[in-house]
Amino acid sequence: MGVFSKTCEYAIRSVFFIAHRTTSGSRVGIKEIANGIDSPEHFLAKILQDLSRRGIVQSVKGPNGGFYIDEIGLKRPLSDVVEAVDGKSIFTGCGLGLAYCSETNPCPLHHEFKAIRNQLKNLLEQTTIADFSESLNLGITKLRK
Amino acid sequence: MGVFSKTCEYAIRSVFFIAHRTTSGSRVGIKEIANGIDSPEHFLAKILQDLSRRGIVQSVKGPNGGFYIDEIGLKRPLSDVVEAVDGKSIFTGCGLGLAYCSETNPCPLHHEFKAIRNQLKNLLEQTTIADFSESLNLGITKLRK
DNA sequence: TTAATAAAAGATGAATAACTCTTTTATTTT
DNA sequence: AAAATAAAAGAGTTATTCATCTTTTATTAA
Repeated sequence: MGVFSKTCEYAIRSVFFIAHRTTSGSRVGIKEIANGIDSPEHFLAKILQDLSRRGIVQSVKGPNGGFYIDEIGLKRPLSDVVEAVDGKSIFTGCGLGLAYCSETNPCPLHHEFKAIRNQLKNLLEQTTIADFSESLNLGITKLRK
Repeated sequence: MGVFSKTCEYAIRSVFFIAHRTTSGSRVGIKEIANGIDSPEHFLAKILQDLSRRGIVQSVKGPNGGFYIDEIGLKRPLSDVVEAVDGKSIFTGCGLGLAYCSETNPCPLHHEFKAIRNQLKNLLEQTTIADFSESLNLGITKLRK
């Protein structure tokens, strides 16, 4: 079991891929994205439809159509993508699944978990999609299996 | 989606509960545990059967029977419980679900994730079941909703 | 304005995780 | 030895996540 759901993993990978592949005006098709990040095509289509509805990515139909990310989108933190797919419980939920765990009624792992979760939160909030796209341009990191 | 699976959450909570409720020689029944940690009884029974087979907890059948944790078990790190249920991929797997992500072929989040995951690993490896049981004795932390 | 392209939308299917119920086996007490 | 107790084991069911397939709608180019 990963930190993110499978759906969210595909979402993040596809967003990185789109940001990396498209420059102003250009778009990339679902087939190419699915192949590029090694994900099931039709499943990814569903995910991108959703991200499109939420304004995280943009799309146009028809010939030369496909997905791209606008200027505003590139400056968005990665946390926006994660929240859109998995919700924000990942940043706030109790590590032991206790609904009423809180500062005043903490579970045995509350304080320790809080520190770790905050680190994850900061990482995802402080790094934009564009930041990662740059590191991909440098060839340091890869997206495919 | 939490850090741990639901199964693992119940496992951790039940282990804390058993450690807290039992002193040398005494045992606690499945009904009482399920009620104490707010979990489905029969589902928890399955989980504890498994933990028992793996030696994480001990059990005896019949009247005055139930579950307990022996001296060795109390000194076990919490990571043993997590590993028994969710496996160790939680400590090592790629955050983006890439099978071949590694130090030499890192995904865009590899290094950042490594730091966070190591913190989680350290927390679970360095704290024993007994440690948590103590904090429960002090009434600082709670297990039920 | 017709044909081709590519995403959107809808419906369905498979796999896994979560949960329930019933029967069996071991242990203890009477 | 018999009855009661409590976990072990086995066989389901339900819900959720993951994935596929088909049809529709929007856009472009010939």
